Amino acid sequence: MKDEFVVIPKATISRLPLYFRVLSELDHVGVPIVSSEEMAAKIGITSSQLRKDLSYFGGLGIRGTGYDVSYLLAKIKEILGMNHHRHLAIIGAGKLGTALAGYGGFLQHNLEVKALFDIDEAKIGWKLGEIEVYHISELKPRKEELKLDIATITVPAAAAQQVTKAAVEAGFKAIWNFAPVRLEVPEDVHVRNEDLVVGVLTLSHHLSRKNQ
Amino acid sequence: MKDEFVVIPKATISRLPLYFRVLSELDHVGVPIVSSEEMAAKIGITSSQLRKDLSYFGGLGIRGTGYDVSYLLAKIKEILGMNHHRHLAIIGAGKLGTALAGYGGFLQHNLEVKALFDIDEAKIGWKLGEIEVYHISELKPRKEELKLDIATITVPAAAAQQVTKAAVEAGFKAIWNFAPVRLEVPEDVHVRNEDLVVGVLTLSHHLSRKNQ
DNA sequence: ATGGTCTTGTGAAAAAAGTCACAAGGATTT
DNA sequence: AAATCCTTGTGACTTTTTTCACAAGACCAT
Repeated sequence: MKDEFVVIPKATISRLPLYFRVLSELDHVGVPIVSSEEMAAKIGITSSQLRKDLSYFGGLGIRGTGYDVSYLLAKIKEILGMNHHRHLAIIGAGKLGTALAGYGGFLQHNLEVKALFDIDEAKIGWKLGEIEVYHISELKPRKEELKLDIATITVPAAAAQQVTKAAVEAGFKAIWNFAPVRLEVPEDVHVRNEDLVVGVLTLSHHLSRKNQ
Repeated sequence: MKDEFVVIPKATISRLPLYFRVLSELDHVGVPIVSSEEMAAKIGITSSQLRKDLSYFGGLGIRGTGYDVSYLLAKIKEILGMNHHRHLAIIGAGKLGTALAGYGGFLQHNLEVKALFDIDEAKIGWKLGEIEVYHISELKPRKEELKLDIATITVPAAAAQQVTKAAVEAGFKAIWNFAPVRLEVPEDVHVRNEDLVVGVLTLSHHLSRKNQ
C-alpha cells in the first residue's frame, strides 16, 4: 500500500469476517504461521485475492514465510472494531430473540447480549441466565445503564419499523434487523439485514435449474 | 434481451429475492402498477440497476407506465423457483433449529419444514406441531418419503462437516448452513451460508469508525 | 389523429472487483 | 556470504458490475 488515501473496496471489508474466522481457528489450534494459499483454500477464494485484500491494510505478512497468525488476527480484530466489547440489545423476546440470546458464540467475538425487550407484559422480568427482559419503553434508560451498542430487531415485520424508530430515538447507531422489511433510518444509522427467507430463496432458484 | 445465451450476472440473481419482497408487499396492499423508480427507492438501489436486472429476463414492464405488480411478481416467483413447493429438513434440533422450525414465514414463500433430525436419542420422536424429530441415521429414507429438498444445518460447528457429508450422501443438492464453517461439498451441491456472527461484525466495524 | 408526457429497455462508458505473473525480499542451507 | 528456496506485495490486465443517457414505445388529452 503506498497511498494514504486509497479506498478499501467494500468487497474486501465483507470478507474480513471470514478471515477472522479462519485465523481464530488456526490460532486456537496453535498454528503460528499460515500462507495465503492455505488460508484461501479454507475459505474458497484465490490466494491472490486474499493477499490483495490484506495489502490494503499494509504489509501484514512476511515474504517467503507467510502470515503470523496471532499478529494478523489482532490486526483484523482491530480493523473490525472487535477490540471494543459490544453490547447487544434484543428487541422481541419471541422464539428467535431468545434463541439468539442463548447463543454461545457471541462472547468469543467480543459481543454480548445484555438485555431483551418486549411489549408483552407477561414476559417482562423473565430472566434467561443473566439476561433480563425489559419493557420496550425502557429502551433509552437501559441503553445508558447497560451501555448497549447494537439493537437487534426480532419482532414481527408489522412492528419492525415502529420498534426501529424507538431504537433510533434511544440513540442506537447500529441495527441488526431480522424482520423481513427494509427499515428507514437516518443517514448515520447502520442497518444490517439478516433476511433469512430471502437467503434460502436463492437455493430454491438453484434447485430449479439442473442445467448448471 | 436479444441473445438467448446471455449469462445472468450473479449480482442480479442475488437481488431477485429483494424484488420479490417489495413486490409481495405492493401486491398485498393492492398496488397494481409500480415504476422502477419507486421500487428502487424502497430497496435502496438505482432505478437503472433495477431495470437492467429485469431486462435480463425480457421485457417485463410497460413503457411509459411501469411494471404490472402481479405479473412481475409471478415472473420473479417463477425465476426463483418458487412455483415449486420446497421441503426443508432441519438437521440439529437445538434452539436455533427449533426456532426455525417454528417460524411462520416459510409457507407464504412456498417453503415448508417437514422434518427435524438430531443425534440425541432423548429428542427422537418429539413433535413440534406436525414436525417430527428423527434420528440422523434416517436422513436418506425420510428424504425419499417426505420429498425433502433442502438440508438446513443447525448443528455445532464441530459436527457440521460430518453432518453435511451425510446430507450429501442422502442426495441433498442444496444446503442451508448456519454453522460458522465453510463446508466442503461436491460441485453440484449448492451451499448458502448464513453466518450470523459474521454479519454483526460488519456492524461492529461501522460503529468503530464514526468518520463516515 | 396528433402532440405531449411518461417510463421502459439497452447500448456504450465508467467503475469496481478479481486474476495474473513476477519482482522484491526474507529465511535457510551450504 | 552466496546461492537457493519461499511466499508476499503489487502493477498491469481481465472480467464483472454499475451507471449514464437516450431512443423506443405506450398512454392520455385535445
